Formats: sequence, structure tokens, C-alpha cells
Amino acid sequence: EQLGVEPAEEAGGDEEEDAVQAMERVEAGETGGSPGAPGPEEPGGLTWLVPEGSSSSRVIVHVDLDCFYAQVEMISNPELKGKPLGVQQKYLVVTCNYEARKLGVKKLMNVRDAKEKCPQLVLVNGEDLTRYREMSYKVTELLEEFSPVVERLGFDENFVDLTEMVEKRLQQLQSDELSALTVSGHVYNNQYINLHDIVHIRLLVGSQIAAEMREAMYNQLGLTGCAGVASNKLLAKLVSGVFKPNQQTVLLPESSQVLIQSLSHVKEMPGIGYKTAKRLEALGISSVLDLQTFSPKILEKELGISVAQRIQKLSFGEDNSPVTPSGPPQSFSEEDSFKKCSSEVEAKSKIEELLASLLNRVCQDGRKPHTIRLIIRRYSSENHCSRESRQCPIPSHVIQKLGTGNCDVMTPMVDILMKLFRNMVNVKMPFHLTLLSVCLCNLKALNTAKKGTIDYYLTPSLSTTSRSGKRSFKMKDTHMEDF
DNA sequence: TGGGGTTAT
DNA sequence: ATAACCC
Repeated sequence: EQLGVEPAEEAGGDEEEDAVQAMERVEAGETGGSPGAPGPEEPGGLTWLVPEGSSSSRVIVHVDLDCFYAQVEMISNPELKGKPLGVQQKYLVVTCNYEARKLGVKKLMNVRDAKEKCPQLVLVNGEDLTRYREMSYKVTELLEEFSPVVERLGFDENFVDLTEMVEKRLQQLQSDELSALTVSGHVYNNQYINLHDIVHIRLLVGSQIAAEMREAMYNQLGLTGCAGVASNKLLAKLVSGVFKPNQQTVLLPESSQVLIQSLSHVKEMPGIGYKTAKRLEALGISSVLDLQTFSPKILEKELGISVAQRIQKLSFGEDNSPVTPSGPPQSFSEEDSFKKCSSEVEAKSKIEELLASLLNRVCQDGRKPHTIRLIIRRYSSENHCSRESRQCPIPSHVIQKLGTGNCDVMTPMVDILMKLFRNMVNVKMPFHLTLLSVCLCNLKALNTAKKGTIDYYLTPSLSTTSRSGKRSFKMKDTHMEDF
């Protein structure tokens, strides 16, 4: 697959074949009513196929962009196209394009090792996430145009619940069009499609919508990616990665066991992270089958009922978690890692840098953060991942100044952050930090005034804001419940 | 290992 | 405030 050369064409020759094979399977079949639920055919639609309320089965798509940061960099600088490209953060190649992968570069590879493996590797710095973040939200917004229920996972993955959209398309579908229904992209496990099976039909329509989404991503944003269509998030995510770059795959329910059993270790199951995998290993559980067959009671005792029940369901391919619309972000944070920070003045200047960027971001967002947090990582030979944090409310007079250009909001916020800093770090003793991070969270839309407070009854009047910076107020409408 | 994010406890 | 998860 030549990324970006053939616009949104499926990769590999077998893609065409899949569609052809699917057609042949379809044509071999009958086109009559569903054997399980035969009913009168209504004019103008296939509503007879979909007994109301009886179908709890969902259609979910997982959309996963190909080496996202590298794609964004190649769009920013087209001269990079065709060359092996890595995106560097500090001394790590965090991601790279497929040219680089062919030459042996892996994600999260040390720059030294990467250059050794691939001396022609071109590196661009990707420590500033601004352009990646902006492109990421453009993708989410594009997907939200198809259906508003879009859940982000990191910057480069999205889940979309297509159930309703598929239902609508089926209602529009004429019965004579059913026999011509085809899959878009690969069918996992090369499974046979049964057009008498309403679940198959719905997933096929889902695959067509997924193809339209990828086409729109390419045409409108110049981005390629993979998609997986299945009946829940777990399976959609697992199946999206089966054919890799710029291809899509649909999973029919009869092949879901094949899919999850294809995982060689429980750690590969999304939802089972490093810690849980270690604890499972201690119990002698390493394969998906091990987890499926392990005593639920003992598992609950070891991991707690919540985790135990959830991951054991995952091991069967069951995942009833909804696609939760992400909406605007819950928090904004900026972090910087370094070899060593051991003085307060050094920390202060780094904190100022982080905060300045954050204020720009939060200003563009429009909402106001009500909480500020400082996060540090202390140097230590072992236990590298652990962080400490302190947070506090942002004083209301500071919140009000946010977004008003000429007011100095930096000074009071840096003062707060340094108080949090000294609360965590005894600056009279030697210290060694390897990371500083500032987070603005508890975001609220403007003026979320609470009942019973003055602000609830008074609203700022933009038109009468005086030159002196004082604000004038007018009474809000009151309601009976106010009293 | 980087520079982000989320939810649960 | 931390710990787990995700990318």
C-alpha cells in the first residue's frame, strides 16, 4: 500500500476479491424472508426484517489512523513523503511511517537504535502536540457528522456507534436491493456472509459506512487509517488492526472466538494493562483461554469483583460498555520531561513555560478551568512511573480574568503553582525531578453560577462593560424554584 | 520511554 | 490524591 498515492483505495489485491467472493455467496443464496422471523413485506422498506425492540445487537466501528503523527508531519511538509520518517520526542522515536518500519524502525524505539538500524531515517521533533491535537479533533468532528456518538481514544482512535444509522439505512433499503448488498473491505476469517441473517446485514451496512468515513477522512483531511466493524468496542478495536495500513475489516459474530483466541497473551486484550497482566501471570493465567476457564470466584477474590467480572467477560469477547461521546476535553495539560531539575528557580521557569501554553489553549476553548494541578516525577532508580500531584481550586477572581487579554493572569497562577510545588518538594533539601506537568481541569462553561449566590442573580453585561475594566451586571430572570 | 488523555477508588 | 487504563 502506497500511503496517500492511491486516494482511499483499499490495499492489496485481495480486497477486490473479498467483495467479489461476497457477491458470489450472496447470489448463491435465496432472497426470501428470514427463516427465523418471516413476516409480511412492507412496501418501501425492510422493516419486516427488524422486529422492533428485539435487536439489542449493536454496530460499532473503531477508526484507527495510520502512524498519525508521521502523517501529520508529511502533510505539513510534503517533501518528507516517500522518505523513512520518525517523529522524535526527547530521545525516543515515538512513531514512524511505513517506509521507516520496512527498514526496521519500531514505535518507541531509542533514537540511537533507530539511527543504527536505519541511518537514512529522517527525524522531526514531535514534542509540541498542537498540530496533532488540532488534526485529531478535526477527525473526531468529521466522524461526528456521520453520527454524534463518537468516543475518542487517544489522539488517533475513535469509536462510533453506528447502530441507529444502520437502522435508518435498512429502512430505506428496498427489498430487491438486499440481494445486491455487499461488504466493504475484508471479512474477518474469510467468513461466509448470510444475507438471511439480519446481524450480518447490519454489519455489512456498517462496513459501508466505515468505508465512507475513511473516504471522507482522506478527501477532506488527507488522512488514511484502518477501521474495524463489530458488535462491540472490544471486538471492533481488535478487528480494526487485522489488515494494516489503510484497510478495514468487519467481524461477523460467528468468528469472534477465532479473533480473541488469536491473541497470544491476555496483555494484548484492551482493558488488561501492565499491572493486571502481572497479577494474572502470578495466577498462572497467560492465554485468553486460561482467563476464560479460570474460576470466577478466585479471580474475584484476587482482583476484586469489578475488575474480575469485567476482564473475564472481555476474555469471551463480551463488552457491553457503551460508546460514550467524548465531547470537549475534560482537562488540558502540558508536561516536560528532562534529565534533571534540582532548583526552585529552574522549576519555576519550566512551570511558567507550561502554564503560558496552557493559558493559550484554555483561552481558545472558551470554558474556564476551576482547578489547577501540578504534577512531578522524582528521580528514582526503581519505580519510575510514579508521579505525585497537588491540586487546588483556582480563585474566582483569577478565573474571571482568564481570556481577558491584557490582564496578567500568569503571576497569580504561577504563585499558586509554586505553593503547590513547595507543598510537594522540600526545597530546603536536595531534590531531583525528571518531569513537571501542569493541568487545568474542572472545566465549566461560563458563569455556572449556583443558586443562592449573588452570581446566580447577576449576569455580566457585555454591552455595558466599562473602559475601566469594571463589569456591570443585570438581573437574571428568576424562577419560583429560586425561592 | 513521551506527551498526552480517561475513569475508578 | 493516587492508581489503573488507553493512545
